[in-house]
Amino acid sequence: MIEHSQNLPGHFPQGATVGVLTTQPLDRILDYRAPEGGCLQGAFVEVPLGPRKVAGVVWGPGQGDWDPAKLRAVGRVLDVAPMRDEMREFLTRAAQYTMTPLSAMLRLATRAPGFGETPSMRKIYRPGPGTPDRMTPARQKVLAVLEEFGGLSFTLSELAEMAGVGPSVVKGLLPSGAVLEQDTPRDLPYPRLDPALPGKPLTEDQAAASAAIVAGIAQGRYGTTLLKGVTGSGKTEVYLEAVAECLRQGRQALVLLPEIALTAEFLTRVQARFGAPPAEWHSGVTSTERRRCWKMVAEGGAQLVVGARSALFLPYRDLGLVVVDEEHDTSYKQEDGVLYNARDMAVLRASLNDAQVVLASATPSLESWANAQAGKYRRLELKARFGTAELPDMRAIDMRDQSLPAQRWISDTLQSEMSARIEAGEQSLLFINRRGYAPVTICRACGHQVGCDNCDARMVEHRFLKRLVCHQCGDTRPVPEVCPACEVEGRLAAVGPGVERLAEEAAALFPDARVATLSSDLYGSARALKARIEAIAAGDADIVIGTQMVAKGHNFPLLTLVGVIDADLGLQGSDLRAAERTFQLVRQVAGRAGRAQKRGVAYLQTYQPEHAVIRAILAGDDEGFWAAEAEQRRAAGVPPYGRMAGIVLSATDARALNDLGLQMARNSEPLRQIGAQVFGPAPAPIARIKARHRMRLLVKADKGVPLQPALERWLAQFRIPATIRVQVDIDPQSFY
DNA sequence: AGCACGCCGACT
DNA sequence: GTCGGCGTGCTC
Repeated sequence: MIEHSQNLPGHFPQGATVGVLTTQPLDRILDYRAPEGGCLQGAFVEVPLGPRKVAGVVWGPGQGDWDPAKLRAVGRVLDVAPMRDEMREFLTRAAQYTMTPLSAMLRLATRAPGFGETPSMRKIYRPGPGTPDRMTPARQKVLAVLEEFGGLSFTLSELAEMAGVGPSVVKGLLPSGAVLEQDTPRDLPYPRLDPALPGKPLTEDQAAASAAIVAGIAQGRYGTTLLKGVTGSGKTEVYLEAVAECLRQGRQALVLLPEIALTAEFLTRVQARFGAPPAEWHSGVTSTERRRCWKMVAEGGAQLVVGARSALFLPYRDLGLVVVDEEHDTSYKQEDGVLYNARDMAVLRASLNDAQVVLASATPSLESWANAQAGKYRRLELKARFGTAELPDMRAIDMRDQSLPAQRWISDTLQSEMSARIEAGEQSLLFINRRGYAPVTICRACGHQVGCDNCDARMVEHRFLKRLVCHQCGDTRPVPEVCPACEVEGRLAAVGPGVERLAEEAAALFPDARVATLSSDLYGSARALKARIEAIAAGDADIVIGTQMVAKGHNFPLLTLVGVIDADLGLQGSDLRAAERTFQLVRQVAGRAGRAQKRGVAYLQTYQPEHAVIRAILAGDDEGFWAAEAEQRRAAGVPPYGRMAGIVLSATDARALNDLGLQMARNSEPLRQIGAQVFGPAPAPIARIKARHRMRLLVKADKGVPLQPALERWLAQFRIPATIRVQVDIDPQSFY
């Protein structure tokens, strides 16, 4: 009864027991019977589970440890290409590394609504050879539109609207054959990109850098390149040449960007270089378009994807290159159903696909810098800035010498520099990494600081919204008149600066200047924000006040002065990455200045100008900074020279939480066996989120020890009640 | 994740 | 007496 076709490797004949991984959070593979016609390993299927039907993937042969009488059959095989072996391997390895259930990884990989449905058809209309029996003005208009856009076809509503007629006019042209109606699949391939179109002329070191990466792609092997270059040095041009080579090889490429706001500009660059825009994948893409993207990536109808970190989990047919732009950006490590670092997962995925990785940054993460030092990554550096502009002058303003009155944050030095810029018709940027108006609201009567009821965080006043906002849980409330603690009226005061307050100060100092505030929460949509940024870049402001987001790759050609209001933010505290963060941020903001012809100046307002980080920035000494920082981390045995994991326990019951935390700390034998230490339990950095208490334990181990298996054994010892949630964070970004 | 089962307070 | 709270457990 076994037929030839069923002898293919990876094919399970009808009735065979197969293991199916579902998207349900079961953390275990379930046995089913292969359906009529059998199924392939990796096939996307729909299986019955209890009273429901759920999506899953045929992961391999069944375990056979389930009562055969209770086995149910796979419902149907979905109409998509089976998951490739390397994708299953990627999900498995990523699940092991991040210590998340495989089903959660599968959910990441199937985030396209209706991906398994048979593609529905839609009707399109195009010009035909016939002539209408009778010509009317309305019919004339329809035919004129079709003639004007000869090669294109339209949906009924598109065509009717463009011709300015009703849909019935178009329908009326069908019988004569003047207009043809055709069925086409809804999910169409993306327009072909042409790598043969000429790119921008490259400078000598751009050409050298791109040649090295192109050679790696031509070999079709795995390799990671750290592409370091200051803002404006042409990193994008360089990696677009790598994309071009990848396309020539007939393989797919992926470009990851840390922020949706950056995609629009990138789309334009791709269009200019390859003659058509790439496929887009991020949270702002419609569900129809997501499905199209998912399917076309699987079928090869998408050559280049630009997107957010979750684009790593698309079903590429043949991925040859992954670019991680702004690789140091902390938003690559996030909770997304699964807590993973997209930069690390990009390297894992590429290594399983024999693909190249390009990590691009002006200020690489210490991890990547260390990997390059260790010879694991190739390192390429772009030194010359594109055009004539150079790096800005960087100067410190010693705030101890500036007798600044209370509630003022712009020093006299900075103020006079700003005046000069306004007179010269140039732009100034003030950078402060605090959203809102004031970070703290304090009662001058009793000293109470207004905090969030749900969380542990202080409420931040947003004058623009006329509310207090919790930046942790997003809860808001009106600004109170009366102190919530002592009930005294009218003594609540805003303390400290946020962007909104800085904008107010700037407006007061320069009443005639146009002040623009750029903060992510002031704009309803990414589109509105982008429009504002473009207007500002075109000269529609004299003073720009911004948070972290201005540090993310936007071009302001008229900008010649950057003032960092508080360069010390992040230097204090015990966060091990604080110095690195400050260095990257300040470097990047300073990189805004003087992109065009004029050389810019960056001022850092600081109370500790002698601090190593500030000095390294002022001296422009990147290598000195990284070497010193690396030495400190090595001495402390922390990442990247040691391994860490955070375990966050959360529950509404604080007592049970504390008990479990203590129990876990006391019974750490499996961790001690690999020489790891446990710290805590301590209140988590955010000790309360939405009425859930949070405790954190930290595990520290030597580099190279099998940390995850030891953590598994350790955690398996405890019976964890369903009311307590345990979240493991491998390689936590911040730990204090 | 859903959805059922199951054991304790305020309603017809 | 029952409706319904959501704690616990199961799904091949």
